[in-house]
Amino acid sequence: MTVPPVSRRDRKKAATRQAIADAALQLFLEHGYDQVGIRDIADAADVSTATVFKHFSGKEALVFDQDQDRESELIAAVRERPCGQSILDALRQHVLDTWPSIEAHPQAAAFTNLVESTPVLRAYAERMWTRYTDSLGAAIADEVGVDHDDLACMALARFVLDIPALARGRQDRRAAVEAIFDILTRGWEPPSKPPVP
Amino acid sequence: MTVPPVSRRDRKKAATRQAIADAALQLFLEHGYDQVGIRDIADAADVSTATVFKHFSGKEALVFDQDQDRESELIAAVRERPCGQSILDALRQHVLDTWPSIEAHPQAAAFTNLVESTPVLRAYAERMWTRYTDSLGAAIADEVGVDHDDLACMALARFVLDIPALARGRQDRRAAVEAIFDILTRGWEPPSKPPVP
DNA sequence: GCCTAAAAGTGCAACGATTCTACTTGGAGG
DNA sequence: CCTCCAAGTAGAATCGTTGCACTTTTAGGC
Repeated sequence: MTVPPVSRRDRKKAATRQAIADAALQLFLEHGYDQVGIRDIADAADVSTATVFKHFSGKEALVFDQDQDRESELIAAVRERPCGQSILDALRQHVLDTWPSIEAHPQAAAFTNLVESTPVLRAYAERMWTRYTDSLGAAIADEVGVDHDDLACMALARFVLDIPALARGRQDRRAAVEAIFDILTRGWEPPSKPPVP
Repeated sequence: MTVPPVSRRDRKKAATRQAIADAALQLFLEHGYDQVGIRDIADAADVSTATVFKHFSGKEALVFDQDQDRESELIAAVRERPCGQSILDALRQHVLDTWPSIEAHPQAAAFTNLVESTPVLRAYAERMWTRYTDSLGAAIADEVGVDHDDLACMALARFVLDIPALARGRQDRRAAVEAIFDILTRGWEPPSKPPVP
């Protein structure tokens, strides 16, 4: 995926970054996000607090170390979809294939739990997704052949990126994802009332 | 709209709150959000910093003093829509009537500019909107007669609340709002390419 | 009218995240 | 081998935010 760093210098830099991220994640999982200070992390990784901020933009970013891969995958799903497939179907397919399986991974359960139970992290995660709106929207626009900032394409991107937040906590995530894509495909209509006994 | 406070105590409390909000807004507009500290605001309002936080949950909240009225209006628009009108139409109507006119107000221009040009405030504003998802979704669900956490209703609420973020910066906001509601009503389809000369 | 408990406000110290400054170090490349 | 730059460091400073112990105000029962 990402090419390994070339020079020794770059390797060391990457190693430091990794050490920090690892230390942070372990401490967070063990004691909770709010209970761990930047100093604790710096000490555990054996660096100074200043170094932590040289590598990460802030405390929250320590938790979401490599989640930008998801963005590229999303865009690739649109760009390299099998020919004849609609953009909406490609997105539906990709979301169904990728997102629930990630959450199902047992190791990820603790991580997910950490994020869900920490308001600051939930907020950060949401912003992270919506920050992808521009690039996903541009990719869609490209495929369709319109301006990069086309409103309809931006809207679709935004709505698709809302899905994780909407599907969160549902018993059947796949069904939820399908239902939302149905809305996006055919338009919204009042859901049918449950039968009255 | 909001009933005036009854007791002297409540009146004084409201006055203090207002003094703080006013001082904050003026200073922010004058010097920029990041250039003004909580202590500056407290001094200008002639209160202690602790008092500021007794009235507002944080620095960002000082900027969005009374924006929760918008939430109630939104929900009222759904609940008290003329009979026979669909929920989607009621929302479209309300958004068209309310939101662009607010932004058009000349005094609001500086305010809008302040928010747009300060990343922290943009992020906060977005969170604020999406925080209404639950209540708006519940209102819609009520009208339709399904569970309060019905997925389709939540999704619609969320999408509608995305509109300000999507329409931001468009030349013709009304058209943008219409276009987005068309997507929500009839489903998304690839926008037509502009004619090639 | 008087008393009292609760609410509102105060002043200040403390805490944690983040940033700044001046300084050291180690590897890359001539 | 030498030099330069990026990476790292220590430590102080800033700023939002909270906690604490204390004073003032006032609503409401006596």
